[in-house]
Amino acid sequence: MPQRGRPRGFDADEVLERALEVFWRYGYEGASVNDLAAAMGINKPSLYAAFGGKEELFRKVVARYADEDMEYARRAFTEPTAYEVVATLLRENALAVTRDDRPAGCLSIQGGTACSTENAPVAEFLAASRLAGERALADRFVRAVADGDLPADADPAALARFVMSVTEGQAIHAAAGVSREDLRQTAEIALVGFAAASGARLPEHTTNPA
Amino acid sequence: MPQRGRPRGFDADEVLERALEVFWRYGYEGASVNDLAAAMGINKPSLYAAFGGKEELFRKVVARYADEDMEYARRAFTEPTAYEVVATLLRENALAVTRDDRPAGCLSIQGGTACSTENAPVAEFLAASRLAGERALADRFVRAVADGDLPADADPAALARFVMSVTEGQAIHAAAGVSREDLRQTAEIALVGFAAASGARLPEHTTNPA
DNA sequence: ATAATTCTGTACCGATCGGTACTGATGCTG
DNA sequence: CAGCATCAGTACCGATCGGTACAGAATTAT
Repeated sequence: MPQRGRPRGFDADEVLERALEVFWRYGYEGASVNDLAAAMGINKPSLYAAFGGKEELFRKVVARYADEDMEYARRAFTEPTAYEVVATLLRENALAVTRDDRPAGCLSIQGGTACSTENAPVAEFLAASRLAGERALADRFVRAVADGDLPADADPAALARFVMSVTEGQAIHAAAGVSREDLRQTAEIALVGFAAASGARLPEHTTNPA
Repeated sequence: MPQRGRPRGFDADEVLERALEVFWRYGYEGASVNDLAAAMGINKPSLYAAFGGKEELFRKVVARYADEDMEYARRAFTEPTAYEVVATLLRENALAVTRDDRPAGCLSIQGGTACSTENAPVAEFLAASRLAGERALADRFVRAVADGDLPADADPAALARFVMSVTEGQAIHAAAGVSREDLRQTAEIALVGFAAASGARLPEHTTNPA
């Protein structure tokens, strides 16, 4: 028996997408439940019935964000060398924080870096998510050391911290209105810096044959 | 006639300092006027009489913050070369965002990167302040090009953007609980990166004479 | 049909938001 | 001392906050 009673009049995924945009633009505390329900095109009781409450809704939104908007990061990790991982990460991040179908910046930061006491768990949750991403990057660098495209004395955690710091700075800049081209420039500078500071093996200059 | 009527029972500078801490820790929207007045040790009507309102209070707090907590940045600008300016800036920033007599991070970011519609001016004001600092750094780099400690083809604006991005990343990291030592590591990596990407003239290795 | 179930929509809850009217207390000036 | 100016403190304002009670509508199961 697949369903009993009146079926809901909206698609949960679709309205989550609307909520994502509102949280992203206004932050967790800056987005009121009324705002959210209005943007989602549903009534508040439907919101509470379907998603549980403001914080639960936000966590579902963040999960969706991680699945979709952060896919580029997981893709970057599959690049063959540390240098290329970082290059992809920084360049794709410059694009991700300046998409014209999304608010500027990234949800993880716009969502809220500081919150009132009662919402402190939200800020902590976001911070923990970012640090988890950083740990994943550090793990990727550990493999890079094993692969030999990072020197044996490289510090994976420190390098990951540096790269993530730059992506966070890009996000802050984007939210301040800095252009995609300017962020791309930051990515290139940081990439040269990463190569120099890490001693990463650079991709071979495939000077066009023939 | 220096003063008429009842003198106020608090020191404006002193209570501003308390307000600074509250805004810093909870963000603009996360700090309620009740919280602020309580932390300042005054009543709400006194707050409004002395400072005008929540937003005006915040702007006065930010001005105080710029005067005191950002003094290290102005000091960094007086270093003789671009490399040393950046070295001081990044290292001092690692300290500034992890002071144990201050909330973690920096007010400019913790204050609010995203706000509800009605408080959007606050986020814009903070973003503009950060970009003004970046412009000042770019100007310092222009002078560095003239001084010859940055190459003639260096891009001052792009380099300044990179450096500020790292400091913002440091602030975000600090707010997430990352340690001072780890941020110092980020500073050193970014500094090596800056030197490599900019072609900055390095300070002479003053190998101890005698 | 009728009961059971689940959603929608209105209308509301107490609490808190930023902000203020007003009464008294406290000072300086004549 | 009288009179005035300013501050402190209580008590309150309308609006909005996150969250919900309840009644009616829509669907499946019997």
